[in-house]
Formats: sequence, C-alpha cells, structure tokens
Amino acid sequence: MARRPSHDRAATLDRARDLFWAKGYHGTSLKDLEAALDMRPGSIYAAFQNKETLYGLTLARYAETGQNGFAALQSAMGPLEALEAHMRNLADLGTRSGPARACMLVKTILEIADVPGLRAQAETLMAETEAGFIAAFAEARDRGEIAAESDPEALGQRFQAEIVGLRAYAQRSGSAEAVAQLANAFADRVAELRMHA
Amino acid sequence: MARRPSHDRAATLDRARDLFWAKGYHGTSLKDLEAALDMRPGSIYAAFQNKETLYGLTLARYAETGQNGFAALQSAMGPLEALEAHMRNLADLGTRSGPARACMLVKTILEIADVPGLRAQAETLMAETEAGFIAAFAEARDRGEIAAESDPEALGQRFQAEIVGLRAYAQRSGSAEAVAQLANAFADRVAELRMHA
DNA sequence: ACCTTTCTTGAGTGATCGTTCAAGAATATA
DNA sequence: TATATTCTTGAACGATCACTCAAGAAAGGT
Repeated sequence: MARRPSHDRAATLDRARDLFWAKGYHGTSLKDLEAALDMRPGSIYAAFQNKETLYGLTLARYAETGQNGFAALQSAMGPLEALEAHMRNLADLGTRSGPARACMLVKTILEIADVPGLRAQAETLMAETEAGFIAAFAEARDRGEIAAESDPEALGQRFQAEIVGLRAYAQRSGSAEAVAQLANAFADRVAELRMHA
Repeated sequence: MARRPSHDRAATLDRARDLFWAKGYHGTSLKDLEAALDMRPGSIYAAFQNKETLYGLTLARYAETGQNGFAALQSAMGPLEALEAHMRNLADLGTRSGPARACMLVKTILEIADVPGLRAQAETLMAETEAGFIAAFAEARDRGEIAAESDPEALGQRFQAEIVGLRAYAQRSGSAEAVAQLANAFADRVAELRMHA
C-alpha cells in the first residue's frame, strides 16, 4: 500500500531528547535536529508536526523513563529501600557523560517561560513524579517502616527538592566527589527515617 | 565637554537583569531589551558591547547582590544564625512576584551550553557563593557553635544544593505552602547542628 | 507491470536574529 | 556663540530562524 518509514520512531525520539536535553529548547535549532536525526525538514514536520510538539514528545518520553526506573526499584525492594536506592544511584552522577546531569523537566521549567503548553506539561510531569515519591513514603508509613506520624507529602516534596538540587548542583563541572558525598548524605537521611522495631 | 548619558547605568543593568532572569539568555531578544531599557540598538551596543557582555554584567550584578545580602546577615548575627536566617528568608519564596524564583546563576548554568564565557562566569560565581557558605560554617565550627569534627566544606556544599533545589522547586507554580515548609525544614536542619554546651 | 498510497527530499518562504554605522542631537569648554 | 566631544538614533546588513510544499522515491495491492 505504501512506503515504509526509514527511521525508527522511538530511536529518533531518543536522539531528539538527548539533543534537547543537552542544548535546551531555544538553544536547539532545526538544523541541529536535522543533523542529529538524519532527517530533512519535511520529514521532521511530517512526523512530528513542529518543534514544540516534538519537544513535548521527548519530554513525555524522558519522564516515563524516569518513572519506570523508580517503579522498577519499588517492585524489587520495599518502598523505603527504593527511595534510598534511587537517591544513592545518583552518587556517580558527577562522572556520567550523558546529555546533561540536571533533570530535563527542571531544565524545561527554568528555561521556558514563553511556551505555555510546554511549561504546563513539564509541571504536570514533575507533579506526577513527586506523586510517585509521596506514594512510596505513604506505603512505607503504612507498612510501619517509618513513624506513623510521618507526613508523606512533606517527605516526598523534600525528597524531590533534594534530587532537583543535587542534579542541578551536579551540572557544574568538576565536582564529582562533592556530588557523591551529597547523594549519600541525602540517601542517609532517608535511611534514618526507618523505625527500628 | 560632551553630552551626558540619558540613562542611569545601574538602573539600566537592573532592568536588563530582570529581563534576562525572567526569560533566559536565548529567550531574550534585542527587541525585548530595546523595549525594557528604552534604548535603541546603537545605544545598547555603545554602552554594553554586545548581548553576551551585557548578560555577563547583569550576572555579576546579580551575584554581588546575593552575596552582599548574606554578608549583611553575617555581620548582624553569628555565622550559624546567618545561615539559618538565609534559608528561612526563602520561606515566602512561593508568594514572591519577581522575575523568577530560581537562582539566575543556576538558570544560566542549566540553560547555556554554547557560550563558554558565560557558563564559566556563572560557575565561578556559584563557587564564590558556596565559598561564602563554607566560610560561615568554618567560623561556626571555630567558635564552637557546631561540632568540632564538622566538615565545613561538605556542610556548605549541601547548604547550597538545598537552596538550589528549593528555589528550582519553587519555580513551579502554585506551591507556596510546600515551599515554606521546605525552607523551614532546611533551616531547621541547620539549627539542629548547634552544640548545646 | 501498474496504480495507489505514504514517506522523503531540499530549495525556498517571510520573519526575526544580533549587529553596524553614518548622521543627528545634546552638552561642556573655549 | 562657536567648537569639540559624547551619546542617541534608526535604517539597514547578512545570517539564521522555524516552517512549507511541490516533486520524486519507495513499497504494498492488484
């Protein structure tokens, strides 16, 4: 019936995500995208509508990956252990070589003020991620792993703020040791919530 | 001998800072600057060389203001009290209406990857600010206000990471209560370091 | 082999980007 | 009042921006 697309859509979105994540929305031009995706403008627009829509798709993909990662930890261990492990997994952040160390959602919220749709999307995705942390703290409390009078919402918000701070801090170059120390300090703080029955 | 400038340079830099702080480097066009500064392109370039230089000047001004604020706290009270007050001052961040809630240095580091001079400047200014916090913790230790075995460097780094996280978190809209709770929680953590002789 | 449908191409769109510069306006000195 | 000096203006520059579209290439159905 028709010609088959010559690019794998998922892989293309991954490449676009890495580019946007590294260079930001305004800092990424369509020329950059053409080079990174190995596609000509017509194909990009046919497949993804426009730059804003493409960014939104990569943002959703980014958030989903992160949430899946935490969910995997949660199904492999208890909620409190998952939270601690999630934080401690960031200890080697200072030595990683990916597109950026800071969270792409945070980068979006800090950079974009003039594209309401993308701002709103990034805020929603951050709220979802936070809700996952809050739910984990709530389950930890229900299981008796942390004090019954704990406030899961406050704990989850603080947990996310610490991750945001850690990853933004890590965006600075040459602070690998400090980043590891910070991640472990924050992870220790989570572990110290545990009730020793 | 000559015509006098018709704009106050300091006030002009303040307006440019607010614009850059709110919209970012790439998100601010020279047309935006012309409107905000009420200056025509020729005047802007005669006074500030180019967009990058102007941004750098506003960044230096921003950091100086922040560092002066903390220094003022330090000369009005002890170092540990100053650190605690500095954090607690952020409790009403969620209700403020300024250009942005996130730190302009952090916004710069997260946004700008393709202008090496500005990135380096923002990193240097963040390191200076951190050094101020570290020095305050060191003095608190020397005065016996916190444990003698405290690590001022680790404490200062963590203090800055918490501020970065709090302010980036606050950039999200409609979280005034959570922001206040977070700021107080971080401030409490500082207060809990105090040795009760 | 032929038609139909879908995907890809890349030159080209008007708009906006950061920047320049010759000319005019304003003020201190002589 | 004339002159020298500095500041301001705004039209214009080439470059790049996000984006379009007519034409060609590829593959499934008949």
